[in-house]
Formats: sequence, C-alpha cells, structure tokens
Amino acid sequence: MVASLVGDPARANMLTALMNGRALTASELAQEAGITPQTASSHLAKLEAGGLVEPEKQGRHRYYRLTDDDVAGVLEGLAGLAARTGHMRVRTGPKDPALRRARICYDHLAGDLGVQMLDSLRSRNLVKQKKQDIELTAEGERFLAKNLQISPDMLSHPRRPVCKACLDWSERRHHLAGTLGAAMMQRFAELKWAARDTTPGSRVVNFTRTGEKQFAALFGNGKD
Amino acid sequence: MVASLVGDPARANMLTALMNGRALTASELAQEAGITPQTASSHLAKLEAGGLVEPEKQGRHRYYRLTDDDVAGVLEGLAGLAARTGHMRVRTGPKDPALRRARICYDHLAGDLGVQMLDSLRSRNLVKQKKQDIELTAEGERFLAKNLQISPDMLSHPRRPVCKACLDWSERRHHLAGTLGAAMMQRFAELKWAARDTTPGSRVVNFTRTGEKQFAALFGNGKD
DNA sequence: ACAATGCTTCGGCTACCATCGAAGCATGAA
DNA sequence: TTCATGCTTCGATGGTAGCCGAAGCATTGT
Repeated sequence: MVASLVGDPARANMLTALMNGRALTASELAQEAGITPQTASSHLAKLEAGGLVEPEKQGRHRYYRLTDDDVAGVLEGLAGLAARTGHMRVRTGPKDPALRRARICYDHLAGDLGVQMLDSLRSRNLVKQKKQDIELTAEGERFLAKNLQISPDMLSHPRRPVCKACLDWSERRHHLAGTLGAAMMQRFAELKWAARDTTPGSRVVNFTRTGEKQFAALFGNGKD
Repeated sequence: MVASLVGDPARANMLTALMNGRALTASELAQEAGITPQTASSHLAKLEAGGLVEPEKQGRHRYYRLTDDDVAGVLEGLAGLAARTGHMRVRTGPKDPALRRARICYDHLAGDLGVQMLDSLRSRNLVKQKKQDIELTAEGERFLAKNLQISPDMLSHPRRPVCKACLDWSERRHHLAGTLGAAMMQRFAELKWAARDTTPGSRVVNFTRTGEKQFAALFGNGKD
C-alpha cells in the first residue's frame, strides 16, 4: 500500500523535503529525516519500489526526486487533509550567494540562471525533454541561429551528446549540458554577457549589466 | 499524520468500503476489514480524530461516512498511485430486489427511490441540507403546492420536524423523513402512484406504471 | 423491568518494522 | 595502487501499534 509508505514519519520527512521539485542525495535526506544513512537507504529503497521516488546517479552521489507531479499532487492532498486537523511543515533552502546564482559546471552554465534557461527552453518547445534525454527541436534550431548565431553543425561531436540534462547542485533541478550547453556558455562569454570569476579556483560566473538584460530577454521568467 | 491512518490495512479496507459515498455501521466495517468489533472501534475512533470519517448515530447503530469529497479525492489519488505499481480493490453491494427499490421507513419513502427523491430536491435547491438538518426553501414550497398539492400549514407539528435526513438502510445515504416525508408518501398513495405491499409485515412499496412515470418526471435522475 | 443488540473501554499479548552498528561495494581522488 | 567518501546489505534490538477476550454502557424491543 502506498499510504503506509507515506505514513512513516521518517519517510514523510523525506518526501516533504522533496516537495519543491528538487533532488536530494541519500545522505541529505537522511539528515532531513534525522536518521542514519543505513536507515535512510532502507526507506529510500521502499519508496523507490513503491514508485514514489526515482533515483539518479551522479558521481558517487545518488540523487532522489519525486517520480512525477502526480505523486506531488497526492502528497499535497494529504498535507491539505492534515492541515485541517492542525499540523504543518516548513522547508528551508541551502545558502551561498553568488555561487547559487550562476556558476560553471564543467563547461556550461549552472545555478539559478542555468536552471532558468533550461526551463525557458523547455516551456517554449525549443527542446523536448523526457527524463534525462533532451532533444533540440526545429524551432529550437531557428531560435539558436537567430539569437545566438549557433548552427547545428557547430554542435556535432563524435562522443558527446548535443543536449544532456545535468543535475544542478544548488537548485537540485536540471540544467542544460552537452555540446549545446557548452556552446551557449561560450557564446555568452564571447558576447561579453558573462565571464568566469577571476579569483582562482572559483566557479562563479559574473554577468555584466547588459548581459543580465540580454539573458533575461531571452530566457527570463519575469521574476527578476 | 493522515497517511499513517490510511496506511494500516484494516483502516484502508474500511475507507475503501466507504468510497462509494454510502455510510456503513461500525460492525459492518469491522466485517469488511476482517477484524473484531473492538478493534474496529479503535480504528474508527482514530479515523474520526483524523477527520477522515464522521459518525452519525441512528438508533443503536453508528453509521460512518467519509467526511467530504476532499477525503474521497485524496483516497482516489492514493489508489491511483497504487495502481501504477500493481494493486487494486473491488467493492460489491448488498442484495435484496424490491425492498431496495422502494419501501416504507416508518411512514415515509425509503430505498433507491427515496434517496433519489432527496437527491433531486437537493440538487434543484428545493431543500437546503447541512449535515442532518434539512430546510424547505421558498422554491420548494411552490414546487410542493404546484405538483403535489401540499401546503406548508399541513406540515407543522408540535414535536416532529418538517424535514429530517434519515439514513437509508440499503442505500446508506439520506432520504427524506419528517412530516414532509410522511406527507409526500401519503400523497403518493392517494394519487395511486404507489401502495404498500399487501403481504403482511412487508415493507415493500409497489409503484404503479403511471406512478413510476410521474415520480420519474418529478424526481428522475435520467437513469431509469 | 428484563433481555438483546450494537458499540466502546480496558488489559495483556504478539508481531511487525524502524533503527542502528558493523561490514561490504562502488566511485572518485591522490 | 591506496585512501576517502557515499551508499548499501546484514543482523540484532527494541518500541510501537494492531489485535482480541472480557467487561461495561447505551439503545431498543418485549
């Protein structure tokens, strides 16, 4: 039964921690629930078997997210029922100022702006995403050629895919990797929209004033 | 937590038994769940404390129903999630042919047609119902005068309410009792729409062909 | 008044499952 | 390679909650 999975306090804490759509590692979820990693591992295996969460391997970490919006919806419904008799929960977020805003992930843009960019591309059907796989659409190709002077032949590579969903460290949602992600980041630098921070070892990406505006015009969500 | 309530198998069986909107007695729910009445009583107390079910006393029975559609909705959502990984449930209904269709409850109409009648009155705002209390509206008074020649002064009684929700034995939903319920049943008899079965002790109410049509014209739901 | 039915409360038993320590794999870093 | 980190599996423990028998109220019927 699904409800018994949600019924356990430790598992419920994990699920509510995942409710914002981000993905969390197993150990982070353990800390959220206030239990040891072993116990968390057992719980996560059950949640996965019940189809409530899905894992995604990234290096030696294992990120978990809610399988889809249906799960989140049911969880919200349960929370709604619980609220009527008097219960609640809150959720915080991680810290770190500029690094969360924009940074380099290998060679492409990550952080808030990186996630925002992929969101924008997806919502306008410039790319199609199912699970981890992302494809560039015909409209997407036209958009790139017109606005960033990026042509499809610049993106082909014998081993690396054009598009790839990469799990964002701070946002815990996907941003765009692959040759396209790298090409776009490179183009941002060429256009003087953004540049990597000069302090050695830093992964922060600083946007210029005009770069900020141009980026928002192309990929803005109206929040900034 | 609400989910832990639904998580227990015994309670889950009870809740799914209530999913069709009907009300069941505590002992029937116990049988549904395959547990003894004592255990069921404990479970029902918890479900009530959690706001998932509401009791309604009727004689020495205690009927339980889901509190509202929100609860049913969340339960459906959970069932939907469970179905994706491979589970299901079924529900049957009680038996008994003519008695379930229409019968006398004290002095008013009960059974499928009785429930159907109250449903019709409610959906057309001829009566207003909140919980157990039912009130006749102004439109309702006009409707009764026009179609059944029943005037409000015929209904006043020193001790008995005009309208009352009575829990239907077979349908497990409310039908109309009170002086109005009695007056309507009496009118049906006077109009030769229906009559109590002649076999002694029987509570069956037999509708005539024309009575059936007239009744359906006034209170039909399009199903017959 | 008495009995019968329906439901609840109380007390003790049992079984399940969450929990953690210790050890075992896998991946990435030095 | 060797070490460190992240996660999983195994085994043992303990607390919690479901469960029922017996007894206690409440309501109805005779």
